[in-house]
Amino acid sequence: MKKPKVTIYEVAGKANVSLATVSRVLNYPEKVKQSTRDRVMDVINELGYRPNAIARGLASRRSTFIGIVVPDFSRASVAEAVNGIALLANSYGYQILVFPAEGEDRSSKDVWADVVASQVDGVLYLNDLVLEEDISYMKTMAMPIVVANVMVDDDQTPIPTVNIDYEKAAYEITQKLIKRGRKQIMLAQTRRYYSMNQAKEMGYLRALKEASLNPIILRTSGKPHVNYPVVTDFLRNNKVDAIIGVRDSIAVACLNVAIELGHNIPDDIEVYGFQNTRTALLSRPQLSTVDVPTFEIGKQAMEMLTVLMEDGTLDELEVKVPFGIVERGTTK
Amino acid sequence: MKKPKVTIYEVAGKANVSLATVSRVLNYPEKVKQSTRDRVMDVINELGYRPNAIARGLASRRSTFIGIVVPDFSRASVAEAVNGIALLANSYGYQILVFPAEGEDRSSKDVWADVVASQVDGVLYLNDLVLEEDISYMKTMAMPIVVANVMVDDDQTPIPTVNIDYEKAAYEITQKLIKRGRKQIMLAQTRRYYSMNQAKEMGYLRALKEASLNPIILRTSGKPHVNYPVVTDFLRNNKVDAIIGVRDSIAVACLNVAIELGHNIPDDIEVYGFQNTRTALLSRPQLSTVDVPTFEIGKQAMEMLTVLMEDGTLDELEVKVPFGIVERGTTK
DNA sequence: TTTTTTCATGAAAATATTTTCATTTTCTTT
DNA sequence: AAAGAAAATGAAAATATTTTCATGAAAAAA
Repeated sequence: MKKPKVTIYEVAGKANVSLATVSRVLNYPEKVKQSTRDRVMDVINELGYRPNAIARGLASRRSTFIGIVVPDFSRASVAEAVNGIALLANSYGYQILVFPAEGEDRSSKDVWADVVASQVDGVLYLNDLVLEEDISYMKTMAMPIVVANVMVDDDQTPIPTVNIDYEKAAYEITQKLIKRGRKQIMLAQTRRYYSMNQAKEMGYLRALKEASLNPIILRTSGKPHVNYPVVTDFLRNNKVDAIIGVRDSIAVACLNVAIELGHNIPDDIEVYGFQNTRTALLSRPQLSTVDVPTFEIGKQAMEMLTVLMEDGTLDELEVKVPFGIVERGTTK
Repeated sequence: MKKPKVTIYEVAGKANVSLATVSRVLNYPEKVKQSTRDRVMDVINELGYRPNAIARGLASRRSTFIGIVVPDFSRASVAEAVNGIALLANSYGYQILVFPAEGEDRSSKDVWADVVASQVDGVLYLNDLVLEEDISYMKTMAMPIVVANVMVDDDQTPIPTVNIDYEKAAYEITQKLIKRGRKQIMLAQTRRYYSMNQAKEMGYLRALKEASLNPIILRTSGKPHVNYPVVTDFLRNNKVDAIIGVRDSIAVACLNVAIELGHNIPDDIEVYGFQNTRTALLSRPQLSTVDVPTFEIGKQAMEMLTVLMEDGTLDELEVKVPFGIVERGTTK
């Protein structure tokens, strides 16, 4: 049952080489003669030796850990991105350490202090809610950081980011609606300040302004049970012929309410969401939405972090991944 | 910009004590005199010293890392559990290391080898698909392991688990349907073998048998786009007056198809799902479902792991968290 | 006061690797 | 065959802590 851990000493002993050679076989195989390399590898396999990641981290001053700062795994955008990150991290030989973003009893300061103490080689920041405080910490850290799926406004000290152009996406769907003759286009926005949702609002406003239409913005929570009554009330008192939800879940909530109120979708009201989650496929009719390749964003972010950790520098500081617009049953 | 890392040496130097004392202040504060303790703490705060987690791990042979073996973060059940785990892990001073479960190019063997190498103090296994291979690895590991939200059939060598009684939950909702006069109760089951879904099927069958009714089981994929045609076809050719989906998403897919085919919900057909995810709240009508407290399960699992790591033993090897049944618009 | 016990602290070892530097071996070139 | 260069290897240092063991100081008991 109890497996005594096999160390590099035993491998070295059994293979009749020094510690250094075993280490080299694992880290710089080209530096050791074929025959010794084979001999050592045989012993490694025979003994099932795996270098102790912690000792390795200490000695090399590279932990091969990367940290991900995450607010909430149940967010679809976060979950998929983490999948992408995990996939790549693994193939590059990095392990992922999770840092729950600040919350009730944890300040930004605590989070970043933990990050520093853990000796990670780099950090991926996935918090959709960008805090000024976090940004200023990131700037002072002597550590590679990539921000994924978040907009960082500040232009003075650019931080590497990867996301889609939310402003443009919102602009495009709004424009589509306008071209199809929609005049009362409502934006169902979150009450809390999320940088991406702000960007969506900018795009929406830009398109409306170009067409000289008035904005109709409803600020509400993301939670369905508080959403329904608010939306019902709003839709009763406002004439609307199109709805854009800043998230699929919000769009679907609006869709449901609209149908309950007797509106015909998509004839009376067209609806667009954002993200293309499973939610969009399970609504009736199925939701048209902006397809955000979250998995891809995660992969890209990890890719960037890798080069940052290895080379220390990056050509392109702000990567925009292409988005799609998928038309389903809620648009014409 | 570049912050030179402050080490225990500097703290010791500045506070005029030995390394050992600094270490003690942090780890066994009661063992050092109040006055020195204060002096050292002052220096620690002043310098912003944080012990290097890696060196600490090496020296103490306790990494304060725990590993979570996870197949896919975008599963609602997994994501919520991870939230629960993160919350507790943090307050107990453990850091979470992520191990993507085996997939395309990674065998179980690789995964567990990584786990061993990383020197984690314990492991949480969240893979809904239980592999025989994984179970046998878990049994040979000299490491605390807790399995969350998964049923492990094997009774010989019990592995600590926490979940809900899926068999009972399925039994109860089936029985409810029967009591309301439903005779043709269909189970929408996954094609792939998941131990929890198997348990649900057992409960469903038990209730039917007691009432001398015949089972109607549809095996399909979890993916909406392959689901819809299959379910449509099935519902056209089979008379059904109730549907139980082993997941909310499957239940909602069935619900949508049934309505498209002109059935009245819940009069003609009642529908139950499993999990109580956001999906259940966003269907129209809202889905009745078994409420699985996934967050709670994650917390419990972490709790168990903690005592296992600290004491090495556990009173209760199999913890069952209570579930709920929430009745919404798809049942009478 | 002296002796014993407890408390507080420091010196040094231990943790499992990688890395540097020096040495030995092998290969090329003449 | 000798000299020089290149390749392969080992010894020892370095990494930042914790932990063990010994010692001195303070407190308690005699």
